[in-house]
Amino acid sequence: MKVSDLAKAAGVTSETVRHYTREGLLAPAKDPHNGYHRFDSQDLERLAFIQRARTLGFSIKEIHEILDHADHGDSPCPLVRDLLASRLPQIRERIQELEALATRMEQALDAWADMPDGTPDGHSLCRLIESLPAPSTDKAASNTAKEEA
Amino acid sequence: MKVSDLAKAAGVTSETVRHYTREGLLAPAKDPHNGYHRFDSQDLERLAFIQRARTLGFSIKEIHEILDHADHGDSPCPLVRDLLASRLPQIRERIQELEALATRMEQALDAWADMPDGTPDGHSLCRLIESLPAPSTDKAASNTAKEEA
DNA sequence: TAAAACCTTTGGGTTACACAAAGGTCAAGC
DNA sequence: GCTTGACCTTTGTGTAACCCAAAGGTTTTA
Repeated sequence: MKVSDLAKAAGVTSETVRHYTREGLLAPAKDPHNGYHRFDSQDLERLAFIQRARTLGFSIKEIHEILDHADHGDSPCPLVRDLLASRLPQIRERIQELEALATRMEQALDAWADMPDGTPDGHSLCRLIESLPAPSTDKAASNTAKEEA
Repeated sequence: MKVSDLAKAAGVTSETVRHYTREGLLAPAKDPHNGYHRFDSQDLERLAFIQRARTLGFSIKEIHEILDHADHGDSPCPLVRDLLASRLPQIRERIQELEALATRMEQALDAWADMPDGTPDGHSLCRLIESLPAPSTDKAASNTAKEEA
C-alpha cells in the first residue's frame, strides 16, 4: 500500500500517515526504485492501534513508548495502566475547569441584559468583562483559560 | 513601573508581560536613555482586563480585537457577546468529549481485571487498547482525543 | 504521450507563552 | 570607584499534532 491507500483504509489523512512515519511510529519499507513508502497490513493494524490509543488521550510520544515496549517483546500493558491512572484525574480536573468556564460565560451572557453597551470611557473598556472577579494573583491556583483550536 | 513591577502587581510572569507587549496588547513607553519599557497604571488596568478576558476563554488575538475596538472609541461589548455566544457551544461540546474520554479511560481501567498482561505476540500489542471500539473512519465525526499539556 | 494524480523532502504556520543566550543597566556594599 | 547580583533588552528555540505549500520526480490514465 502507498501512503494514501493506508490513509484511506484507516480514515486519516495522508499527512497524518506521513507525520507518524516521520515520528517513527510507522516504519514502512521504501521502494528502492522510486523512494515511495510501502505499507503492509501490519502497518494498518499499527495505525488502528495508534488511533485507539489516541482516543484514550495518549500523546504521540506516549504511544511511541508503548509501541517501543511492544516492539522489544515487553508487554506495554502496565505502562498503559500507569499512564491512564495518572492522566484520568487531570482529565477530570480539566472538565471541572471547562465547566467553570462555561458557567462564567453563561453568567456573562445573562448579565448582558443588566448592562448597557457603554462606549469605552478610559475607565471602562467593557463592563461585562471588568465586572468579573479578578483572577487570583496567587501563583498556585489559576489555570482557568487554557484553550485550544 | 518596569516589567517585573507590572508583572508582580498583576500576578503574572515578566515573560507574559513581554509577550503581550510584543503582541501589541500593551504599548508601554520606552525610556530613551536605556530602552527599558515604562508601564503606568493604565497598563495595569489593561493587563487586568486581559486576564479577565482570558478567564472567559478569549484568545490573545480576540482580546487584541476587543482592545482595538475600545481604543478606537467603539464599544467592544457586541463583539464580546458574539464571541461568547459562538464559543459557548464549542466549550460544551469539548466537555462532552472529555467526559466521554474519562469514561473510556475508566472503563479501560475497570476492564484490567479481566484481561491478562499479554506479551505482544504479533497479533496483539495491548488487548486493553485493541478491545476499544474502532475510531470511526468517518471524516465528519471524530475529534475525540485532542489533548494539551 | 501528455496531463492528472500522487509521491518525496523541506520548511513554515498554528497557541501562549517559557527559557536560554548575549550583552547592556542599575542599585548596593566595600 | 568598582564589583556583584539583579534586572533589562532582543533574538531565537521549543512545545503538540498535525496542515499546507513548494519544488521536483513518478505513476496512472485518457
